[in-house]
Amino acid sequence: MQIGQVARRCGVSVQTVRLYERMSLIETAQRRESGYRDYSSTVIARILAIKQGQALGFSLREMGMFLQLSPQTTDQQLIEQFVGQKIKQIDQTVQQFQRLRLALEEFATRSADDPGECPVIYALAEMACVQGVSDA
Amino acid sequence: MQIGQVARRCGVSVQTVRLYERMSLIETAQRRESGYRDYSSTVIARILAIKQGQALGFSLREMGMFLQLSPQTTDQQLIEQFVGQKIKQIDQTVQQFQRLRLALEEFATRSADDPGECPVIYALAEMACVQGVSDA
DNA sequence: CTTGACTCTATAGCATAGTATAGGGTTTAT
DNA sequence: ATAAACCCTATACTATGCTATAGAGTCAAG
Repeated sequence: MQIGQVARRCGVSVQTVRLYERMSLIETAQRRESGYRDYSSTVIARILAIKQGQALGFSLREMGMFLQLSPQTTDQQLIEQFVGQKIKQIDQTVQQFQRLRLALEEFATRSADDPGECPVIYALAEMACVQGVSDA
Repeated sequence: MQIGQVARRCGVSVQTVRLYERMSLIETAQRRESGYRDYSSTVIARILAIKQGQALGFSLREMGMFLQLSPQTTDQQLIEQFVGQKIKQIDQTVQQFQRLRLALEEFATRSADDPGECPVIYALAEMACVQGVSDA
């Protein structure tokens, strides 16, 4: 596949694909004699995965680490550790989103005369405190 | 409160506090005769809320919109619309995290001889497809 | 055999969210 | 009255993740 096809199929620009290749997030494409890149179709899922990971808040660097993991090449213990850590993070994040959700609902259902504290700010600030910022 | 105190209490730098003020994310501080900023203590929760919101993937711009909302100053319908939209987003994001979580567990528990596709990449790529990228 | 759509490299620029520095004034404690 | 610790503005720099442009070569269709 040419780079343009890859890009279109993934909904990204060709520059982005080249960038990802330079950053070793995707395979180094084969080259034709002309110098044109020639990608295998597996690159599609990888790029989609990267974009989705980004949408969930992972950086490209993190996605790179994610995608490097493979049961074929990586020590099982290391994988379990990494995955365990990520799962813990995910659970925490999900909890935080759910608390935010609650606060938003509370906010929406309250009347304009209610003079109380904004539950959204309060909920978010509280989360931050729980995370350990508090008052150093 | 002086800016340094605010910064320490929030775990951010004084520059960050000044930046947030310039960006109207927090109140414009009162000034002493010396020119020193003098913040009210409510700014703390606001900054913590901003940092937490960022940790959940909201940009400063988004947090600004969030924090501008107030039942005192905003049309109830508009609030319900905004909040409803945010809640929908949250639910979607939470679902995506949970799918990723599943894929990670699957990945961790499988053996090095298993030659199958990586469920993590697969799960993430699939999410991206569901979101509508597919093959434009 | 040329036109249009593609590709290549290299470089520069953009937005976001800061951090660092220069060059100065203020406050507090000794 | 001077040092330490704080504050001020303004400017410049950083990292991340793109996007744009220049200047060139490649390829397929008519």
